[in-house]
Amino acid sequence: MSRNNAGLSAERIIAEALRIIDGMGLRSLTMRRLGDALQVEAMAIYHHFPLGKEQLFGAIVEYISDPGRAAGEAAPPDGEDDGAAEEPEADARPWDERLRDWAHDYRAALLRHSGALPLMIHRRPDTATALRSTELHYAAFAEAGLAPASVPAAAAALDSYVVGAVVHQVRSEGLPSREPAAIDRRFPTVAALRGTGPGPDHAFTTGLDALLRGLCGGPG
Amino acid sequence: MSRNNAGLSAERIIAEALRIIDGMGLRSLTMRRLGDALQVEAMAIYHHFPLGKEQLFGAIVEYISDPGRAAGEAAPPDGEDDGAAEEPEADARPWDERLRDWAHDYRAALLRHSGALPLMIHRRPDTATALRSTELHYAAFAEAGLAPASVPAAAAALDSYVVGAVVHQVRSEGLPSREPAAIDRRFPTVAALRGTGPGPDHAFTTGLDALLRGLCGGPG
DNA sequence: ATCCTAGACTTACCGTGTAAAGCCGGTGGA
DNA sequence: TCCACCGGCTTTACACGGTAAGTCTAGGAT
Repeated sequence: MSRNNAGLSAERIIAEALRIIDGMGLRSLTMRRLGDALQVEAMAIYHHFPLGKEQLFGAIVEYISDPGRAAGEAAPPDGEDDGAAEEPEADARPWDERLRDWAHDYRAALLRHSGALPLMIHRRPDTATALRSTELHYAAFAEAGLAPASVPAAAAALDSYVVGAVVHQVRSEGLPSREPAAIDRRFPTVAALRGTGPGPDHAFTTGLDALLRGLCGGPG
Repeated sequence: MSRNNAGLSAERIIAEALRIIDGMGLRSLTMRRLGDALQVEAMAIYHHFPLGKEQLFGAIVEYISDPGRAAGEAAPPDGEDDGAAEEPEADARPWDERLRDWAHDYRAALLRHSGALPLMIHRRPDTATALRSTELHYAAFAEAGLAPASVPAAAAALDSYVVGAVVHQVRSEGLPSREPAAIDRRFPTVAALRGTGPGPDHAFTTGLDALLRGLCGGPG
């Protein structure tokens, strides 16, 4: 087992890549560094991702976007899978609760791996994982009473808001630029309200409520 | 003028870099290629951006985020600046019109240079340009009658939605992945509504209206 | 004429992605 | 028992990327 068969797998590679991205940033994710972390030569990774780094990036995006993974990520790997309990069986909770839960879970997953955000931008979400989310959105908005023609735009708005909120938060928490502009009398309203708002979590919920209210009409 | 003094300037470098990004993608923006496009050796760029590529990236982000630039970009450079007519002089249009115009302009700028989106994610928007936008938002939402404590979250939600909508559109228009999932009976609602929604422009406006309605109460 | 300096050019180095070929242990048939 | 084969990792090699360091040239100041 020393030379060949070092126990590599796509799962392990992706997990280790994410650890590097989260800890040192996307730029630091190098095939050689990843190989080192996996106790393997860099080229060994190409046996599991023959199309190279781009393919690995795609797998990372899909891994992050998988809501089932987010739940199992924190918990210790108990061992066996759940076997036959795979079918979604038509969630009975009210539509808005389903959407809110999805939004919070997705936001949490993106925030946990915010270093990988640039990877998502130019990849089309056409995997089964992504389509499951869209299906969930469409069904919920239809159930909310929206006209069929309005459903896709509503789902797009919801997804836009969640991703955008994460980007907004990550941007605001980034390193300050070399020459930040002073908040002086040029920006009176900003100066007056500076730091008075709620934290990002509460702000997210507020905006989400507003968007859902605006999309589905009525006060809630 | 043949060897030195090739007429290089930060402006010219940024514009050429954006042309490369828009045309060939961010990955293709290399110092050597940029130098070739500017008819200059790559290292000459370091005289205008001594801190290297990261600094150039920051300048590109600021360039894109500048709303004044977006207007002047399409029009030919007439020559002289407007001189004393610099003060914003308290736009008299209604608050929602100002916000809507800003949103459409910002969206257009981001879409035009969508290849540079990954650069924005981890850069704090603390330049004068960014603060001007925030000031505009805060003032408008205050004018709309929001309680001061609600204004920052509303502004954050608006910015989130616009950026997120651009990301959503760019993602959906990206190259399909190698193994796209089929839209079969697993996704009945998606299959039924597939392609029935409005185009991205109209969907954006719809979502924006909904968000503003939800944020500021009332039907409009 | 001489020197200074800003800006551009040249060289060189190391880090990166990855193609291509090698190596090694296990496996299944003869 | 032997041997061909193959999956999985290693080795070697190359071209390209960012950029540090040094050099050159033109134009202005002395």
